[in-house]
Amino acid sequence: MVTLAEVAQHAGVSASTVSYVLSGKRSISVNTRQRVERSIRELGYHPNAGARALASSRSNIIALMIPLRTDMYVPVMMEIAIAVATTARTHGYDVLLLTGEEGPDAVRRVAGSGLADGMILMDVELDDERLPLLRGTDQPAVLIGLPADTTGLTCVDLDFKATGALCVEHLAKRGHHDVAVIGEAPAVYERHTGFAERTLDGLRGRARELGLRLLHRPCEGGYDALAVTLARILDERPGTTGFVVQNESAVEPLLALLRQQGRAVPEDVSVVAICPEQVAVQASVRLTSVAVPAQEMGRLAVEQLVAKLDGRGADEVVLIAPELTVRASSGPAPVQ
Amino acid sequence: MVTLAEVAQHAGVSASTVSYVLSGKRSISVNTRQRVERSIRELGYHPNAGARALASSRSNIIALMIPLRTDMYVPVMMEIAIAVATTARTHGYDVLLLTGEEGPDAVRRVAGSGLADGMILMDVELDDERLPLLRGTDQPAVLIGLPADTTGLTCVDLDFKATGALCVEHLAKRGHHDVAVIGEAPAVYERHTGFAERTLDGLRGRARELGLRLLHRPCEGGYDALAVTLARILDERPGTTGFVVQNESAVEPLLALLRQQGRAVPEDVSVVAICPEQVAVQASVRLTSVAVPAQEMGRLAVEQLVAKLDGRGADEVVLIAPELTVRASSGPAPVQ
DNA sequence: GAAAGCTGTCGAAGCGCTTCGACAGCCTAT
DNA sequence: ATAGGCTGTCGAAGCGCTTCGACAGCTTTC
Repeated sequence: MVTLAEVAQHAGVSASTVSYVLSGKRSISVNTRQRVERSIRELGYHPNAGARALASSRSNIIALMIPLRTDMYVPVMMEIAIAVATTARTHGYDVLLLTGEEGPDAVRRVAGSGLADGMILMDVELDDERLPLLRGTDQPAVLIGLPADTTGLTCVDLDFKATGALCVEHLAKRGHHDVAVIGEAPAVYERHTGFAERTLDGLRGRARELGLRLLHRPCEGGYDALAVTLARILDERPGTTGFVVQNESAVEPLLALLRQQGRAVPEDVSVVAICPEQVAVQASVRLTSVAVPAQEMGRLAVEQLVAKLDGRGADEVVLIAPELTVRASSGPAPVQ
Repeated sequence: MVTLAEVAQHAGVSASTVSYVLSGKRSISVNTRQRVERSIRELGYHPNAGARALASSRSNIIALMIPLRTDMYVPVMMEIAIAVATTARTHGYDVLLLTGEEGPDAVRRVAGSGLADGMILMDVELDDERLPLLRGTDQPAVLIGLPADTTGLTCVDLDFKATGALCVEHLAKRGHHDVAVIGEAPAVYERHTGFAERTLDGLRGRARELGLRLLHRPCEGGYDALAVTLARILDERPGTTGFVVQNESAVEPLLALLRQQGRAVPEDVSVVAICPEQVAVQASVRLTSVAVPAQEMGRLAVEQLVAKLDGRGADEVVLIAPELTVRASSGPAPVQ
């Protein structure tokens, strides 16, 4: 393994000079810099991560805690994770992958050992048990998702409340009065995941304002579960003509069942989905949808965290404004 | 931050003693051990990762390179990644997430900097450009997937060749003569991804032996792409009654289109999928399938790597035997 | 032309841990 | 009784880097 000292010797300078060439923290003459850089190249030098971390108390690593759960749409998680990893690299950080399994202890371990300079938490619950720990250490962190109390925290999320409102508005404009919401699996609500409840807030709030009737039903996803859920909905509210779906694995089953029952989309019923673009576009009927901007969430989270690590930027809640894209699953707006 | 020295002082022993209590590399009297452990707990001590890595030249980190691509089924990747992360933890390792973006340079960087003790590579191509680098450094590594030349490498994978053979056998037993294979996106074949080609080998080989006619068509997935692919297949081979699908995003579209065309599954045509269990079970017709054992692959990869890092275990190709589960999408075996 | 200020470089200390050799104290075998 | 072996502990060296203060040699300023 080539060391700094060897590079220094090869270039005929002191070790500290090489270090300053690398970090750019002091000015170095062009001549010296070039000689050092050449030596680095010729010897194939890579700074030792451990030594660096020890001397500078900076690991240049960001920890990303992803949930273990399989009851939520995995591709979104994956997309966020990949966006986090690639964005982190552009800022000189690597990403350490922590699974929820270890629980809150992971926060303690990572903060205590200096393994990572900061962390990004996904799948935040309204009253997340990791938050007290986070507030306790001065570990810089960014949450993807919104807990109930955001004081002293930096959060990034889609504005799910506005998303809910937007969906209802869209259906209202198209003249629907009875709207059903097919939600995430019951477990998601039971553990009070922020985004699910906030969406519901938005949906209900605007429905009330616009005088729509709203029926919300959690759903496991898959054909069998959806069949049961849909039957119950139509039983209770036979006049339902608008659907909001916030559960990617219920999308295709819903379309299939509606078709099977002779309810044409969008002629008889309209469907609005809250899902990644890809799902909306690849569905059997191209879906009017509010996209979950997974990539942007990952990117923003890293940028907030890096700002904190650089001493810039403060605690802040960053909400991404939802955008609804009209596609084939909802009828044209009636002429005003 | 609490240090080893502080723990030592608190417990009234020397720093090296504390270190030996932690590592267990020398025998320590019960009395001393307990005193030290108590001090550790009371002070809330966590060893500093950087210092440890520097002194021991072991980071206790495994690097996992995942592909950036979105042309393959992401949940499988995610499941592997999670299995890797959780298994790694049980062996005392953390996982560093590298995306393919950085390319082969990532191998150099990680190996050179001592950031990770070893690496796991996913999405291996038959002639992967990372392999020469890997062979060049003595970085311990495990591949998930099989390259063309496996000498000097440790690989873990589902036996895709046997998988292909198994699917053909199943369809042959049910009396099908004309079988169509709906494969991964063309790009997957173009970049010579091992698993896709090996599956094809297995399918073709056994088809030849059993005298079946086989038609293979790559497919992007999604409804539109599948409609085109299916039309071409039925145009070229109208008598096709057996399908093998190796592309999760083509599964549901295929079932929907067959239904729409009045071809009943399994009465008229049989479908066998190569996909994760969950997809097979959640499909609109429960699919006869060979499961892609993502979790087991992740787990095995870590175990192979840890064995290498411990000086146990040698280079080896570990193939997981495929298992075909009969469900509703293929007819009953004819009475012999 | 002396004081003050830059610029570029160096030496040395030290980050927190692991690990090697040393050794005190004790037990066993002769 | 003595040599030889264990066992448990300690001190010190050192892992490869960053960073602080020092300073030599310039240039600028009054």
